[in-house]
Amino acid sequence: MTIDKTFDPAAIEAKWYAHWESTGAFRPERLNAEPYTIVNPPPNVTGSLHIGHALDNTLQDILIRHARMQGKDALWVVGMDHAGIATQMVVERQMAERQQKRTDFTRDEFVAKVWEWKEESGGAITGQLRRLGCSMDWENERFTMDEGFSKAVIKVFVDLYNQGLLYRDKRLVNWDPRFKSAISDLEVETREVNGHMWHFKYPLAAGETYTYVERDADGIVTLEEERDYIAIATTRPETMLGDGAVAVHPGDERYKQIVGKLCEIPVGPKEHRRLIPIITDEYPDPDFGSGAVKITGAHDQNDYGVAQRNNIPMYRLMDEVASMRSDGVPYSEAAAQAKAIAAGGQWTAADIDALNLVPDAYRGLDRYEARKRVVADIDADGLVIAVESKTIQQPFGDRSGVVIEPMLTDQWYVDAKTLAAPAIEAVRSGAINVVPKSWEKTYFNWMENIQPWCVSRQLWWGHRIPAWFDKDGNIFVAEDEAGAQALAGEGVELTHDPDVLDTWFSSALWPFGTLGWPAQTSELDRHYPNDVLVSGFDILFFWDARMAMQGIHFMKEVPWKTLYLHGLVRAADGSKMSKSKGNTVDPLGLIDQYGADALRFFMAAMESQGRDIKMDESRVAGYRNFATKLWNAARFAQSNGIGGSQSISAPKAELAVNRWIIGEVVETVEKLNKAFAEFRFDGMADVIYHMVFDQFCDWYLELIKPAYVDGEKGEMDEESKTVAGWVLDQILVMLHPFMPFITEELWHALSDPTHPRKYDIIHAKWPAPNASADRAAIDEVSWVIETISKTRSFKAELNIPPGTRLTANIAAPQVSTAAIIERQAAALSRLGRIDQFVYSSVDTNNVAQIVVGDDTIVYALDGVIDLSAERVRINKAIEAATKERDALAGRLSNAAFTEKAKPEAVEKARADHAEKAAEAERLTAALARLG
RNA sequence: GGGCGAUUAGCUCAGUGGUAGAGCACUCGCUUCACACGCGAGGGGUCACAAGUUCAAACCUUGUAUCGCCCACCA
Repeated sequence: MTIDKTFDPAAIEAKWYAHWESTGAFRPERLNAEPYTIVNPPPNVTGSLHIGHALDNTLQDILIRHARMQGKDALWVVGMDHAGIATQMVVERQMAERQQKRTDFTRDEFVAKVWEWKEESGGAITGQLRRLGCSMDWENERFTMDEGFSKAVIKVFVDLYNQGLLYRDKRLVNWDPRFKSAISDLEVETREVNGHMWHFKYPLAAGETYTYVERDADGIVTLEEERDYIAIATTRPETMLGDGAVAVHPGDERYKQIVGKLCEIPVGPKEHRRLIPIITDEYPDPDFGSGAVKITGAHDQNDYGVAQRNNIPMYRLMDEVASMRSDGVPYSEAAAQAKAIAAGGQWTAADIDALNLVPDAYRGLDRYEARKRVVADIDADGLVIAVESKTIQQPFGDRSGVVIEPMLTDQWYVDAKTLAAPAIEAVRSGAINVVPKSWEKTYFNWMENIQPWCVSRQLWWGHRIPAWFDKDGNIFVAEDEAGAQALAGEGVELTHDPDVLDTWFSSALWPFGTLGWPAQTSELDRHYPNDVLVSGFDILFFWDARMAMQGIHFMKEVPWKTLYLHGLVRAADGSKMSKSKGNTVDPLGLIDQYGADALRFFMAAMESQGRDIKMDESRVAGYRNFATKLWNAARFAQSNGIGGSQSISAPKAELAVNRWIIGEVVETVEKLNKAFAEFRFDGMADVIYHMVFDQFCDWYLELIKPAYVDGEKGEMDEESKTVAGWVLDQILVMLHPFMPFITEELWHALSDPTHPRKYDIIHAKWPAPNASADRAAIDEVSWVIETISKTRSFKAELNIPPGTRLTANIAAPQVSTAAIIERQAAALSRLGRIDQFVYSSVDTNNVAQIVVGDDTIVYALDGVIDLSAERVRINKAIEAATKERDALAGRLSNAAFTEKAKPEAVEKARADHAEKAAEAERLTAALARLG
């Protein structure tokens, strides 16, 4: 098959992908081979391929194709994530377009609609991953909500519950008022926003007063006055309605006199205002604000802790959309009940929760509207001390973008601390190898301070929590309702917990749930632990850490031996890509424009030690050019009768140029293997790029190019054809993990028609040349390259047309040089335009001279030469050589260096010095010869 | 407040102790029969700053500055 003149990626990509997939190439039967496993981070079923996926999946595909070529039983597990909140959002948004909402349907109807959506519109990304060339095992594609996987999820829940590692608790959770659901700590992002801090007076009960004294650091009194109030600062006045106490630091002298007394919350109808105690707690910082803090246990994380420690009631003020509550008895009655409780009555958390302490006038108001009203009312009473403008740290839902409200609710929690301990140990002991290692510290820091993980979500789309309640609130956890009924006893009426599980709870099981667990399948046996997990560091806590915890807990073994973390792909200006900013780059557009191979190579070349990657389209274009270069090299090979090689071992070779290029292949394989062992993707790309461009195309192909004799193209020698064919094959194989499409195309195009390829390159064997570098060949080719380069160089600098043919004179050549010249005459003539070498001096000083190794080559020029330019040129070279010579001499004359430096370093310095000195000498002689 | 990372050529980035590198961009030359998405030849950097360790520092130590990210309960 003749290779087309132009390289058109689109023309070959679809063809080869379809071929691989239809022939089962991604998962060859290799039951006796060493297993190699990667599980793909399941993309959201709603997702489409973004640039981050392109990076993540390219890296994995490089690893899996490499492993496959090493003959391993390479399995790349693929599937999709049901993505609870994200998917429910998408479907609800579509409903909204038709003036429908979720609650127009029953839960079952809604869930059925989501499934319908999933079947029709979900999973667009799988086609896009194929376009990128990813060689996943599509035959066994999984979904986090498919039957088998769901079974694993339920079992994990039940087991953790029975082991006491999962429990139901009423705590302050991050409540997302838009989704009307709890979310985990990780799903909250703190942003700095402009806000205010209000300073209010909380009047002391019954008009009491005290002497307020403030002192500076030296104890000098700076303020002394009678006060009938305690000053409180808050950024959230609307939560005052739920205050249970005012706290001061136990060592705060200013308030000692009034600790234990009562003060009044200055909001609401005056006749019903509540009194709250002034207590002490370590939490308040005497140096901040007034040093006194109002305690609203139900709406603030810090206050929650104080309230718990001091048994202060926590009054919930808001409803599920974070508006002020409007349920319950009228405020007057509620306030009376609260007063009774405060006076020492018996109360339970449920009693408190039922109590709505929002004054009637504020009921049903949005929290921010309520804030305005509260502030206005306090102001009207003259109790505002000051209003400060201030940037405050505010929690936002990472998906909803709305302000999170801490709320006291019943949720399910995983005892993450217990599960984290062995996961920490696994990294510490090296059972999990974190690459780059610098991420270990971040991992440890988070894991060591891990908090209980809230796993219940008040959504409809997801794994329904396998818990049932009787009417007294007793909990029965079992894999199904019958099991729960059995636990509860016959005839007990049960209600199924309406909540679903956090999406990450299920995806944490991905490394073993996809392999058939809880069944003990052979797949599970072979492919767990996985070999590598490739993930962006942005999901280190969300996903990676949780996989480590769940994997070790349920499988008694780490989920993967290596955790490779890569960075983010950023926009060209370094900013984060986001749809809202409109600065995203579509990987599919890049594939259309430059080809998947070019995009993949770009990703590999830019991936270095987990650093972020700045998008640079010109580099993608550069790697498209690289692919074109390879394409044309293959065309050249084909036109010279160079076909596919049938050999893994390097062919025998006599010619120096062939022995040299075989050595280059050997070296490239070694460097590539090292880079793979170290997960240095940029290193891999660099090595193969230079092998193809510099060694193979720029020199080797040029050196073996047949000469034209009388206008007729000469025939290439057989040895070079054989070697070139073998080298090109090794290049294609080594490049295949990075550029799968073009290499597969060329692999077949280059096959010898009489001996077609026995297999696709995707199954070719990774190079093992069984050869070594050849010193003599390297020296010979290096001499040729240097001579040609320097000859071209002086022509360019002296403005001599590059095509000018010259005779080279060497007065007294080294014996080895003469031999090289004799063998390489054709190459020197064609590439260096050197007609002949004459071993004598020239009788003119109208010359250009170059120094190559121990020889000075003199070119006599027919008056065309600008001697002053040649002097400048040689002087520059002398300067460079003497500078280096002198630097080395300086070092060598330093006794401290020769005595203390490593012997190899001294030896090398001596050798380099001798060489530079000789070169300087020769150049100086050359300059003198110009007269 | 704690932690991590970055600072090297115009741009994007490699380089962890022994004479500063790549790609792109730039300059000059080339219709050399694989390739102008090309070929050849060049220019361009006191490696953020300061001090220290060392025979020797872009690289190790300490500090400073600037930028970025993550974590954290100052109302």
